[in-house]
Amino acid sequence: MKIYNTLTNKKEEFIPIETNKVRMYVCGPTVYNYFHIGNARPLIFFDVVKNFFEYIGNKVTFVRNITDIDDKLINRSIEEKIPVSQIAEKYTKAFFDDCNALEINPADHHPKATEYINDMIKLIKELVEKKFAYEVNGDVYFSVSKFTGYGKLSGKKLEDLQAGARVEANKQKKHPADFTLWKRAKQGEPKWASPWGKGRPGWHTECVVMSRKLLGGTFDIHGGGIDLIFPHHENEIAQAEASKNQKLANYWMHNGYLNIEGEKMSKSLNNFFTARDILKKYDAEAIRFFFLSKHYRNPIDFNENIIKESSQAVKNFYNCLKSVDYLSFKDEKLNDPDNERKANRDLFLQFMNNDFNTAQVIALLFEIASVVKNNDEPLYRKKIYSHLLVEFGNVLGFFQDLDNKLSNDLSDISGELIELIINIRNLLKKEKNWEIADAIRKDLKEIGIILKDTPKGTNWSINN
RNA sequence: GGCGACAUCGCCAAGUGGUAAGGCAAAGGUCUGCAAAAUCUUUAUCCCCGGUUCGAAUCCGGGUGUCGCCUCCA
Repeated sequence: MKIYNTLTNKKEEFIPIETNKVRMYVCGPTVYNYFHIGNARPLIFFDVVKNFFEYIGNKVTFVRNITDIDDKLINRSIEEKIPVSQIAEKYTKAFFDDCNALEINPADHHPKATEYINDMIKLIKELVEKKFAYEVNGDVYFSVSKFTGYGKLSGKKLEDLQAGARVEANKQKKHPADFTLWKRAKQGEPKWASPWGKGRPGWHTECVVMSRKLLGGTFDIHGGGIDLIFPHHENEIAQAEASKNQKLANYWMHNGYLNIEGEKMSKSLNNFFTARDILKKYDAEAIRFFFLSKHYRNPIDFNENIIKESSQAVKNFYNCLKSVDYLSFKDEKLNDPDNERKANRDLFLQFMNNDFNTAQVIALLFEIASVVKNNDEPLYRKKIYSHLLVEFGNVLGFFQDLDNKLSNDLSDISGELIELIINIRNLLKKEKNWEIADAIRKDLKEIGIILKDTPKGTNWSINN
């Protein structure tokens, strides 16, 4: 398969370090606030990456860190007037709750920065000893000019950085691009003892330490948002290679940005949406569809209209599965005389193997669905295609709760009551008593139950 | 100032040299007591100009426009 590698700026054949094993690390949240709809993109995308690697037979080890110590948490703690540790706890829980609501599966490990302080100190010490870092008044900085490979991920040159740097107030630094490894604690801030006095580690160090600890010296994939390329990932590479002279990761994957109606999302523009808020109006699969219908590296524009369209598109998949009564043959073993399963799987693999072209897969899903919907198709074929729809959909993270979504989730007795009403209404229809029949349909609609008269009989569903 | 990305039907979006996937919306047909649903059908020559080629949305050059990074940020 091919993956676009930011490090080389091209699509490369993906070869894992160990056959059939994939080790990946994706930068997780800084838990100082609810995460926003833009944060959902890497969460959903790398969820799909993991599913796909497993689908093609790999054992995946997936790490997503939690940054639970950082300036932003400290600021938040002052705002909310509760200790930093409680801020971290509160928003870590919110993070997992929201992920769950978005039907994003947990990673295998969720290391917290504060649990790796000692290892970080060890790394910083090593860097200082090797002269890649220097201490000034209890702060420790990484010296970018000592590391010859600096800029190789982002394609930046040190001279250019200097030229374009906005006012850099910190006169302690030898070079404006030098970044903080250890920060001296101010009064009242959380602190840990270190050879340079009490303080806390900088953000860029934690990912190096935790990824190596959990995944080994060099691992396969390091991912995150495109904005992390510089400086975060650049700085990770610098620390890793300066300390061990060994690549941190072989493939660097970055997802594109999310804009709101063409503009960057920001609090000052008042176009800031938390995932939590969006989920109140639209369901997880609509959001997932929205993201996956565009290639992950391109920027994506968010607005309500698009989510509504996505929502409709997902609904059509469900209608399609309902129309064939999917649950009734879900586990059936089917003959496939024309080997259509293989043909479609080949297509699916071809699209996914091409740097995760989920947009193309979604088109395939619709083509498969059109076979399922077509009443001229023989039943066995409709069944095979239904299975394929669910199989591929699952890899993209759709249809995770089919049993519930496809059955009308009312208690048995309520369901029977509705059937009873439908039967009475059908008698009225037989007598051409349209007035009362329509009134029943209208009244049921008002309490959220939709009746549809089809040639095969009357169907009902719950309107959400 | 430096670096980079993108520009395809009303909207969203694939396609990276061989003659424009798919979704949403819209229109028309079928079905139907009506409604809804379902289903069928229809709709683009790819921002502009020039070049390479038998052949370009796809490659090259020059414009124009939009956006991002260079500061915490997915």
